[in-house]
Amino acid sequence: MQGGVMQELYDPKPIEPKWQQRWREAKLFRTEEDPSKPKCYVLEFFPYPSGDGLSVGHCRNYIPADTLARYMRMRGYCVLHPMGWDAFGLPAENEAINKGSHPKHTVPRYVANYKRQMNLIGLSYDWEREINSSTPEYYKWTQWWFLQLYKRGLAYRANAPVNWCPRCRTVLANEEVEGGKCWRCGAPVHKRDMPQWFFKITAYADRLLQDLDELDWSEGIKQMQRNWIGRSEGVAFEMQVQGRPDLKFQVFTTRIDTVFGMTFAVLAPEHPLVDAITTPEQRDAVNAYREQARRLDETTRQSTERERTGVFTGAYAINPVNDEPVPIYIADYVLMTYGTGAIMAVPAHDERDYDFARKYGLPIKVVIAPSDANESRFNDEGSSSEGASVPPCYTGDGVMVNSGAFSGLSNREGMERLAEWFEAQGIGQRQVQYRLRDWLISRQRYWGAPIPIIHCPHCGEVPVPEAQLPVLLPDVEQYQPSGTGESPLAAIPEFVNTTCPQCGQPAQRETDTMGGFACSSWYFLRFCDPHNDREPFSQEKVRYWMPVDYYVGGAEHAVMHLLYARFWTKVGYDAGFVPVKEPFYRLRNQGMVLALTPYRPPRPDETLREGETGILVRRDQLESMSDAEKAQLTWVWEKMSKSKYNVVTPDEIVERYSADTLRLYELFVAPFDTAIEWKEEGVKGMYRFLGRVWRLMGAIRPCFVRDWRVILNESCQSPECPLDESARKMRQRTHASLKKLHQDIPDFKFNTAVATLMEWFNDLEAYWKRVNHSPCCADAMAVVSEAVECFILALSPFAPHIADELWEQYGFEGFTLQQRFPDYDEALARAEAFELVIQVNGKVRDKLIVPADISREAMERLALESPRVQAHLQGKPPRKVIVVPGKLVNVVVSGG
RNA sequence: GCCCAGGUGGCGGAACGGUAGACGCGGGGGACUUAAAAUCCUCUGGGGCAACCCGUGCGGGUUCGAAUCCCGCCCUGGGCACCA
Repeated sequence: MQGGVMQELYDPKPIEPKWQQRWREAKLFRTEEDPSKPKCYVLEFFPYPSGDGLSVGHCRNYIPADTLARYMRMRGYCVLHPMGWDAFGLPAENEAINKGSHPKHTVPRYVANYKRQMNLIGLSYDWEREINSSTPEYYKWTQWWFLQLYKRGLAYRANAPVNWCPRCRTVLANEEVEGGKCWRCGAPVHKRDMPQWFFKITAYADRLLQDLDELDWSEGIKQMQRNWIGRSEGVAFEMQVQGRPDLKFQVFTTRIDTVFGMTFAVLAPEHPLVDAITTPEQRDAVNAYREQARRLDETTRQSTERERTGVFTGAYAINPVNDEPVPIYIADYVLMTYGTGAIMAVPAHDERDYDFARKYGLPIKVVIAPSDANESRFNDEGSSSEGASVPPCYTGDGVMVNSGAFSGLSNREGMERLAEWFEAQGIGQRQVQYRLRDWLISRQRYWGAPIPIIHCPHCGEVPVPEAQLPVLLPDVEQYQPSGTGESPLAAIPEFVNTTCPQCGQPAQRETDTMGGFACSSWYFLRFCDPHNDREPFSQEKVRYWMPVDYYVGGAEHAVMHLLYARFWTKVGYDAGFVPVKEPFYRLRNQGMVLALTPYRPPRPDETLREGETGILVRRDQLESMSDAEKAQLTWVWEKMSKSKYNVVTPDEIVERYSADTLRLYELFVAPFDTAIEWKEEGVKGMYRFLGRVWRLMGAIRPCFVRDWRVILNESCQSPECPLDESARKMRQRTHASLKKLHQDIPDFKFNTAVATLMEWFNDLEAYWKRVNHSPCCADAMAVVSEAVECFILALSPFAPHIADELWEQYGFEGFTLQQRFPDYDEALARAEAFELVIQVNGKVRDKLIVPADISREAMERLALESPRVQAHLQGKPPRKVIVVPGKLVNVVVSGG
């Protein structure tokens, strides 16, 4: 660099807090509806505030969303980018219990810390719109939503077997049970019969499934929702119990084409008909089996590894297609909660029935023969199975055999014909079944929105009138779950005892609260109008802002929050108070951040459970270890979490480098949706880049010309003073880079966007070094100035602190966020020349720089003239020449 | 078992069916420095003096041309899992 100009070092320490304070003072991120501008709603999943604070893993979500929000604002959009707290529910309450402190104390403390960290990394939230789902101002309207659902018959109370977590001492929704275990604490979940509140999400199953097609979400998440909803088409038909004209039951099957192969029927152990049909000889065995099934916890019962078991009831049912009697069994592989709780068993064409039939020696009757295409597979399996007399299980398509009048049909056609037959006979009908079950919303826990219902001895269930909302959560010190199956609220007479809004007589309040997912099912609507105390949100405002344009978060909510929120939105749409059918038009899932986690071998007195790599080592334990002990450790990449002692906080990275460094690094390190392994080496590279930016901008500053636009316009138009080639090339790099940024940012390709900034910067630095030595040429300085001004603005969404600081040092007013993100000129972005690639038989043999507007003929001629090509042709004439304009020429030679 | 993503240098990753390895990390060499750090310059897929040859998990195919498209496998990550 030239002498005279002091080489200032990039020192972010004073810069970043200064700009964060100025942004705050100027209320820079405040958003107001502006009908004259297009809107853009950028939203991240609102977090539940945890005492652990944010890790660099959480930032993987917030930083890209913030970069996008800032970019859209600079593009002239009216941008809504809010943040709030999912503060009600199990996570917050369990954590408070563990810390021995009331959630009303812990939540505000954790919130303050989250907010501090978010501001520390320069996130552009409009804090005037901050919401907290545990405040009465918010949950009043969650309760209002409950009443809207109730009014429409979509909220009901029913006695049902529900998932009970013995550790959290509450019931859980199906979506909250992961592999038979509680999603929060991992304790095995038991079934328990209790009266509970449900939302009738099954009424929306079809629409929730169908409307997925319209959404710009990843195929994976959509598929997970489809699987969860689990639609299947089939036939439900009646089976008569032999010798008992008064007794019949319904079965559901998706394979009615196999009905002639039925050799037994199975009822779920809980099926109501079991008592009535069981014969006296079988009663003891049946009762014993039912007792055993009842006691099994979900995890064991659902394990596919477990051997199939069941018991004969002594009764027979009549197969309606051929009037043959088949024995009726009970078995726990048939679930009471799906379909009709009863099945026809066709061992020849269903693997579960097959296993069962083999175990209990039941007949296996083949009724589908594989068609020619599948025959070999059928034969292979047949010969490889142990007994030649036992047919294999074949579940594919084929031709119907041994099926009476239906024999000879393809099974697909047979399905249709048999469905018609059952319908014509009046003993069956086509039916659609869903795996999805109603959403269990009540929790026997303190930290949630009380369900706004009053139980009156005279009037029954009475909703709390809207005017009496909110039903306040009483402020008590004893909030721990009781374990009796009753909410802690039941122990508070002042809360429970009230008067019936209908008859005025003494009555009791419902003491269950709503699960946390109720709050998060509508918060994106509240952000549109967060402080409205007359209604949940004004129609005008939600019409302006909804739907969310970019919804950004982890994939872990694929079937919980994302399904519930879609359901509530549709209910609101049907009721006329939500203007959209779908809340989140675009969904983007960020990749996880993994960190190395140390495990040590177990000591003699310790044992490892199956699948464990070793004993987790805490940070303090790691520090006190000897080198020999350390050498024994196994390091595993795992998701960053406090419980693994592997968390890296944004605070430490900001302290050692800067917020802008952290932002750029997380954007650059990998594609947005790819999981990353956190390593600190790369962070240094980003810090180095910002240092180079700082120094170059400092060096150029004295030569910066503000009216570069005027100079460039004149130069480009007057033929006597055209820009030289390197200057034209520099301009082209500037405009092409801007073009690339405009493509990459809305497409969430932040890694290549940052790479573009770096390449552009490298070119600018090289150009500057070239022109800086010659006497200051006005044209060159104008080209440099254009690049500099555009670069600072383009850097702003990524690294806003340094961008604002440079902007000010260059003498500009205001904040970069208020400037327009530089547009590019299509003509200037086009290169004047390109490298023509010349291939022979698809292999590169030569490269030539040629003008961009070269003709196809000239390209071909140049290629054939190339000495390298001629060497490969060896005098033979080319068989064919492929010309790709702007790219390459491929000379095809025969015999090569 | 089923459904989704993915497999590219020492590493993270680039690449509308058209130059494989952009950008960065790490590493080698050099400059500056008493020295170190920082910074700057330079080289960096493998083989070969070179012309060239070989290289995107494996095996086939389509094409003038395949990391990219098609078929069949293998492996890794994530999700679901007795749903009749």
